[in-house]
Formats: sequence, C-alpha cells, structure tokens
Amino acid sequence: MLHLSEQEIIRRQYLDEFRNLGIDPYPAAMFDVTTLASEIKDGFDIHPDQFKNIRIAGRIMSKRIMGKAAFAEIQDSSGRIQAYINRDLICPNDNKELYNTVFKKLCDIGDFVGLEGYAFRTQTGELSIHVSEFKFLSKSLHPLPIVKTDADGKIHDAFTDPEQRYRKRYVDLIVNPHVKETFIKRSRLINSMRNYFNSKGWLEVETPVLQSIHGGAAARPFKTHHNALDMQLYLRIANELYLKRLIVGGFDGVYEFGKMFRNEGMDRTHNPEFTSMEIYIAYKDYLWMMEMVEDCLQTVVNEVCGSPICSISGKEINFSKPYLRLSMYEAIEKYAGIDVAQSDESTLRNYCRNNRIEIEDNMAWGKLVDTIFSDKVESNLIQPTYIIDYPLEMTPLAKKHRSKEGLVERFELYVNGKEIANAYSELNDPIDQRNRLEEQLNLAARGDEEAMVMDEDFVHALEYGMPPTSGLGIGIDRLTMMITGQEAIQEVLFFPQMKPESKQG
RNA sequence: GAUCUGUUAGCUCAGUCGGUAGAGCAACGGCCUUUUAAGCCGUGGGUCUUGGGUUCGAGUCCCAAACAGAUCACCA
Repeated sequence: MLHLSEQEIIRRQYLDEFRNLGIDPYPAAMFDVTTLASEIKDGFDIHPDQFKNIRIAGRIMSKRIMGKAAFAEIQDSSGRIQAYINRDLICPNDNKELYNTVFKKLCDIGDFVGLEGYAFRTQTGELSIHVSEFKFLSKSLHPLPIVKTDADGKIHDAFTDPEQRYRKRYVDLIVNPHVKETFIKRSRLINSMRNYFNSKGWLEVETPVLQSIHGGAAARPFKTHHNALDMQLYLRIANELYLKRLIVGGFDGVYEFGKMFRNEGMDRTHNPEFTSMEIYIAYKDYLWMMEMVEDCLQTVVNEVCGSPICSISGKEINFSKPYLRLSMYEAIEKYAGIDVAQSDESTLRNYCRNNRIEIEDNMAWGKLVDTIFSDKVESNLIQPTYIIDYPLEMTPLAKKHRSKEGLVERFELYVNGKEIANAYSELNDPIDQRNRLEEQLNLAARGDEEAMVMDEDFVHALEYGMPPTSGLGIGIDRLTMMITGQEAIQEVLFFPQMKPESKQG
C-alpha cells in the first residue's frame, strides 16, 4: 500500500501537468554536460573566458524566486553552484510558460534540470550561472530534507538521524556532502593500495566466497545451501587458505580485496560482512612484511590524505614509518605488569580474577594471554604499533619462531587502540600444520565455537611444498575509519546491515 | 544477548500538573527582475512507532513489542 503525504501527492499531480504541457518529466535524450560546478568554482577567476558557454546539470537544492527572476542552487556530482534564472532570458517570446509554470511551479527541490548559459558573479559576489536555456531532466517524487547553512556556517535542520541516514543512504549522500567525501576517500584508499601492490608486480586474484570448509580464521560462519549439489556451504570467514594454495601453485605474490562474512555480534566496529585485503608473498618473512606494510601505509595515507597524519577522536595518528615494535609479552608486561612467559594457566586465571577480567572455564593458556592483552594493552596502542611474537596456541597457521620457544612469527598492527592488520611468517611445514589443526579440533571439543576446522585439501597442498611465505590481512573498513576520522563502521559502509523496518499495524 | 536512552507534520524539534497537538523550514495561493538560512501576506498538512492497561479523559502515567543509538558481552 502506498501512503502518500500531501507533498507527494502534489508532486505526482505535477507529472500530469508536465505531460499536459507536452513536456516529458523523464526525457530519454541525453543532456550534454560540459562543465561541473567544481570546475567553475576552481577555474572562473583564473580563466573567466572558458565559462562563457557552458552546460551543467544537477538537482535543484534550493529556489529563491523574486517575481520575474529567481535563484536556484544546482547540485551535481562535484558540488553546488547557484543559477540565475531570468524570465525574459529563458522565455524570449511572449509565451512565458517555461518560467511561470514549468520552473516556478512544477520544479521542486530534488528535481534534475539541465542549464545552459555563462558563469558570472552577482552583485553580492556569488558565482552563478546566467541561464539562457532551461531543460527539465527528471522529477523527484519525495521531498528531501532541507539542510541549510547560514552566514556563520551554522547548519540548520541537519539530516542526522543515523537510522534514517543508513536506511536511506541515497538521501544521506544527496544532502550531506561530507558523507560523499568519506566514501570517495574509501575508494581512493583501495585504489592507492592496489596501485602500490601492482607496482611491485603482485597479482590481484579472486578466490571462492562459497566454501565447503570455512578455514583461515577463528570465527562463526554463515551457512547456506547449494540446491543442485544438495550440500551445505559456508560464506567465507577468510580467504587465507586459498591464497596459500596459489603460492603453492607458483605465484610469487597474490592479493585479494574481498568481502568476509562472520556470524557474530554487530556494533560500531563490526558489520556481518566486511572488506579485508589479504596478501601473500613468497620467499619473505614477517620481518620483511612489517617493512612493506609501513611503507605501503605511509604511501597510501599520503596519497589519500595529502599527509601521513590523520586525526580521529581528537587524536593525531602519524602513519610515517617506521612503526614501534613491541613483543606481545613486553606489551603485557608494560601495560598489565605481569610476566606471562613465567606464568602458568592457574597464575593467569588468578591475575584475571584479581583484575576483574572476565574469563571462562574453557579458556586455555593462549586464550587467557589474549584476553589479558585485549583488556589491558590494546587501548594504549594509539600510534601505529606492531605487536610481535604471539603464543603458539593462539595461532595455528603461523610458523614457529626461529629462536623463541613457544612463540610464532606473527605481528598485528594496532592503530588508535584497534587491530587493523595481522600477519605471519606462514606455516609451510605440512606435518606441523596437520598437528596444529588437530589441536584446534581439541579446542573445539573443549567448547571453543571459533576453533578452526581441518581442511584436508589445504594440508594436502602444503604437502606438495610451499616456499617460505609471508602473509598479511588488513581490515579495510577499519583503516578507512582511521583516515576519515569516523568512529563507526556504519559510516564507512554505504549500506550497513540493518534489521528491516517493521511494517506491522 | 544485557542495560540505558530515543521514536510527535516531508525535515529539525517543542509539547508544562493527564484535558482531543505547536514552531521554523518544506508545501499550497498571492506580491516581488542580482537573491542567498531571501523577504512580505494568506492557507493546508498529524494512525503522536505498534499493541494492551489505568482513567470520565493519555502524545503525556503503567506493561509489552518493533526499530535505532550509546554502553557492555562476543569478535576483526
């Protein structure tokens, strides 16, 4: 059922009035745009002669009518510019219908129009388009939120309700220019990173989203079903095991930007589907990878933000290399004051109880260390910091440390108290890998719902031999949050997951 | 999943002690040929998120539900 407001009914009536005048409110023919609003704003004062005969198109965002002349703001993909519309200029003959009826009455805020004319400055100095030709391009049937900015820059009637903004992102993008900026930055970030990898000769690849075994990370998956094969499939929680198969297959460097799906809680830093970038480089180790990551991020942040420094929640984050390196044990000792290397499981349990850190009975030693780290250390890691050398129990896909007993060659990159990257010297000993995955099965038996499952084909691939390899995953959404200063993942996803609006009643 | 807060016109918001709902913008009808949160005169627009309850009477008080936000738990 369509329940229309008064304003929506009137806009529908205008469709008929357009057609009665012989004007198609949704014309088929293209409108040949020559110039963007931003080009006029940037170029007019330097080359005013280049804007003598221009055609622009966009949405009407405001109308100020003064009898036989009017001003309207036109918004195109690049921004807004004012148009000056004079009755006798767009209606040179006796028939003033185009101005009096079409423009003044039938054009609403939100409609698309095409304009031809020249750029000039009004008496008050506002850069405008002096319109000689006026073409109606598309009707909008819903009123838009009217956001106005006054002379002091104060915003009135801002469209700010997060629920409305996320559900109707298209409206958000129309009326909130800064939202568009955030998503443009996101796109440029991904492009910049892709260019960086391509310039090194690494290959962008695609691996399955639908997997019969959900491997490569500790998380609960979404289940789905393939009808023709009559089998259960999972949406991938990671693509790691497939990318390593490609290294086995002989590629030196492969990377993939892709959506991952995890069937877990949602909040301002978690969406059920999110974008990760994983990259695997043969003959390298995690020490090399740290240097690559800091060089890549410095380059990319510089390209996207114009400087290696971005600010979020009042803090300045500097992505210039090199980044501080701290072993996990050092970090815990520094911020929690406990030497976990010298502590057994019961000592860790006592520490957690005394420090009011919530733990569960099925947590093993490694999980307890991880819990203490999350609770005491993470929030202190504001500037980009590598946490290196993790306990073996927590990391079944990483290679044992070359010199430190009980550790693996792994690092995570923390920025603003959040993990944004995770990397290993990848485990390529197939016997060790099989044993480590079997230990995961024990954890699962102990009640760990996120423990990894055995992937026989992956182990089989390793048995053919994988060169020493370093692998990395970066959370693209979180990195985007850092460089755009956003505190919520929903602000860097066009369409964050939402429950359907209830239609009961 | 837990707790707290919110949901009133197209948008942003008021709504007092419980007495059948208001403003600005937007819309509609006028006036106005360089305005800019344009202005002036006039008009219309509401299932107060939904469902129960208390009451002579509920936007307002009570209970439940839906959705969202924040905090927490889980996770990246």
